[in-house]
Amino acid sequence: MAADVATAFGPRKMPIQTRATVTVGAICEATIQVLLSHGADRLTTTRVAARAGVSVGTLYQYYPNKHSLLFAVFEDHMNKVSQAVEAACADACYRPMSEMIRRVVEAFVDAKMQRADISVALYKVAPDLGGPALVRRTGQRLRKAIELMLLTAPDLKLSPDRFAIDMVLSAISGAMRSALEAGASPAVFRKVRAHLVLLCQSYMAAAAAKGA
Amino acid sequence: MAADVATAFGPRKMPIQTRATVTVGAICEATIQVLLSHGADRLTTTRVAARAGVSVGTLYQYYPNKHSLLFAVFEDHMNKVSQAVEAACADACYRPMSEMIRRVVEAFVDAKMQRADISVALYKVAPDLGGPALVRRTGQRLRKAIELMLLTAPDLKLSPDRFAIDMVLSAISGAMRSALEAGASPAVFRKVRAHLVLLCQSYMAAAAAKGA
DNA sequence: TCATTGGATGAAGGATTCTTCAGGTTTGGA
DNA sequence: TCCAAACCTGAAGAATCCTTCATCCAATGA
Repeated sequence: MAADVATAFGPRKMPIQTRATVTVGAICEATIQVLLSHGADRLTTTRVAARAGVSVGTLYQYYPNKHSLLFAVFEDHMNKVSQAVEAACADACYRPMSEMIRRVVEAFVDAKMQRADISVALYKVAPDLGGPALVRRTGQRLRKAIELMLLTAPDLKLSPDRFAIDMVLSAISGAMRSALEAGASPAVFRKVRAHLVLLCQSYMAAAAAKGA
Repeated sequence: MAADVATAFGPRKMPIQTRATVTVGAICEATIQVLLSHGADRLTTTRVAARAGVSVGTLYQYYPNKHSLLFAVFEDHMNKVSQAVEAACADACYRPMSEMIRRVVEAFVDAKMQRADISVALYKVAPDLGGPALVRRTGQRLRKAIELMLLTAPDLKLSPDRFAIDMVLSAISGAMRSALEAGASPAVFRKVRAHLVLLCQSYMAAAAAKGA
C-alpha cells in the first residue's frame, strides 16, 4: 500500500547533481510562496515554476502532477513537526508529568512556529490531498511517542489514557490553527504557548483523577 | 463594507414562489452532497445543478458565481451554530460557572453534530472563501455571548478572561474537527463531548486561579 | 381569460489549466 | 578534450470549467 502511494504521489525522480537539488528546493519554496500570495485555487504549476525561476517542464521532471507536489511539501512539514515532538518526548522521560507536558506542548508550538508561513499555507491545501488521513497518521505517531514518555513518569500511577492524549493533541492543533490563521503577533503567540501548557496540564490532571 | 460583501458574494435574487424556494434548497443540499462525494476541487457548478435536478442556468439565477454559492452554505451553517450557542448562553445565566461551561460546550458540540455532514463538507472549502475571516467573526460573536453569560456567574469574582475564552473556543473546534474528519462513531462522540466539558472546566478554573 | 412577472433551460463562448515531449544546454568523469 | 547522462526549456495539445443569454414554460392576479 505504501508502494501505491509512492507511485501515485511520490516524486518522479530524485535530484542527483547539486544544480538539481537547488532546483527542487526552489520549487518547494515557491509552492509555499504561491500558496500564500495567490491562494490554493489559483496555485498553478506554471505559476509555481515561474516563481521558482524554472520552466514548467522542470517541475514535471520531479513531480508527476500538481497533487504530488503539494503532497510532498505537506508530508515534509508534518515530518519535521513529528520529529521535534518525538525528540522532546525522549528528553522528557522520567520527569514529573507536568513538566513532560510542558516540554511536549512547547516543542509542538515551537515547531509549528519555526515556519509559520508553511503552516498557514498548508491549511489551504490540506483538504485536497487526503489531508485528514495524513493528519491522522501523524496524530497516531505523536500519541505513541507521548504514551511511551508518560509510562516513565514517576508521579503517574495508572497507564496513560490514550483518548486523553488524542484530545490534547487535537485541542493544541485547533488553538494553533486559529492563532496562525489570524496572523497573531509574537507576543500573542507567547501567551498562547503558555496557556496551552496550562490547558493541557490541568486537563490531563483532571482526566487522570477521573479515571482513578 | 457589508454592502460590498453582499454585492460580491451575496445571492443574486431571492426566491419568491414556493417552487423557487424548493429549487434553492435543493441547490444548497446538492452542494453539500457533491462536496462530500467528489471533493472540493471537483465541485463544479454543472455537477451541483445536475445533482439538484435543475440546469446550470437556474443555479446562476440565484448565485452570481460558484464562490457565492459555497459562501452562502458556509455562512448559513455558521449562523446556526452561533444561534445554538447564544441560546445556551442565555439559558445558563446566573448558574454556577462549571455548569455554564458544560451547557455551552454541549450546545456547541450538538449543533455541529446536528448536521455533521455539512461540517465535514465545509472543512473542504473553508480555505477558499475568506474562510478564516468568517471563522474569526463567528468566534468573536461567540466570545461576546460567553462573556456576557460569565458576568452573571455567582461564583466568579474577577471579570471573565477574554483570552481564555478564545482559547477554549479554538480548542473545542480543533477537537471537533479531528473527530468529524475521522468519521468518529456516535459512542466516540459522546466521549469527546464529555471530555471537552472536562477540559474546558479544568482549564477555565486554572486560568481564573492564575489570574487572581 | 390573458398579460405580466417569475422561473427554468442548456448549448456554446471564452478562459484556464494540466501535462507532454522533442530538442537544446550543462555537468562530471574517462 | 569528449561523451553520456543529467538537466532544462516552453510551445502546444487536450481537457475542463465558469458563465451567459436567447428562448421557452409556469404562476399570479386583474
